[in-house]
Amino acid sequence: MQKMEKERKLQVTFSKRRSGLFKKASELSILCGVEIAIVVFSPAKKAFSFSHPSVDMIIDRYIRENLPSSSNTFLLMEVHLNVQIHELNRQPTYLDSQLDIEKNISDELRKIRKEGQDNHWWEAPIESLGLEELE
Amino acid sequence: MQKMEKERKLQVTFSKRRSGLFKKASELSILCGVEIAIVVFSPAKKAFSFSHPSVDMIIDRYIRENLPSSSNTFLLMEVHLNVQIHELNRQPTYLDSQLDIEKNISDELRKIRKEGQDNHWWEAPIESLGLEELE
DNA sequence: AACTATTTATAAGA
DNA sequence: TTCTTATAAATAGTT
Repeated sequence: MQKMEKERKLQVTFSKRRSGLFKKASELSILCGVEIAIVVFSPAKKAFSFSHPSVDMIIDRYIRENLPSSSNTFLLMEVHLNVQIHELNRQPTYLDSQLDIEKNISDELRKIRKEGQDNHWWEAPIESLGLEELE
Repeated sequence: MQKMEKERKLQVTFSKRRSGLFKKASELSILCGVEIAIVVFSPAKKAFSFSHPSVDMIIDRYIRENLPSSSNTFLLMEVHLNVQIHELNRQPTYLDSQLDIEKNISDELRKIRKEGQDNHWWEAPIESLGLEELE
């Protein structure tokens, strides 16, 4: 199997196979009740995505579960916080779940601040590059 | 189409369809020469992924191209920086590309700092929740 | 966008 | 988990 060379044919194939792929992903998600995200960039560089529930939620979960102890933890947890905050703003008026999310967020904030102090992460992205002289 | 109920059958179906889906994604990527990432959580909550080139690179590109002007820009750009830094560390010794990446990183840092000052983003995630009293 | 010959995926059973 | 196979679905080429 190789990359197709004829531009016109390639675009049609991409379009057909992308919809086939997204259909399969939808079936997998429904049939098995699982969360999934697909992001694909077309030959014309446009981003297409399929996801359940949302690409952001999947990215957030993926980041939390796959990179919890790296030196990037602070930044990744910040992204996680943002998703939760966004979720909070998106909620109608279900007070209980809002309180749950706020509870989670305050817990996360405490952890981030504690770990930031313990490990001096706050400056890490800059210092690790030796770029201090740039400012 | 509905969620399958029998646990055993569901696991088998998930496994078969996941591999089918990843195969289709691989074919799409090769045939059309495009970048793609799939992240899916199994019924047992385990994360599986397929991607070309890497999930992190796709997330980075997706974030950069889809959310450039949201209030989360600072945090997302930090993730972007992290991917570039990681890429820098991963490089063998191709000096030219290292210099390119460092150039990009310093440009990004300047933008982030400028925008952070202009828009007061640094405190936003905390203040927007009214959680100041927690510390 | 629609048709169809062919290839591929998959559910069920072993 | 892997293999088999009957059936269903995807898709390349064409109009």
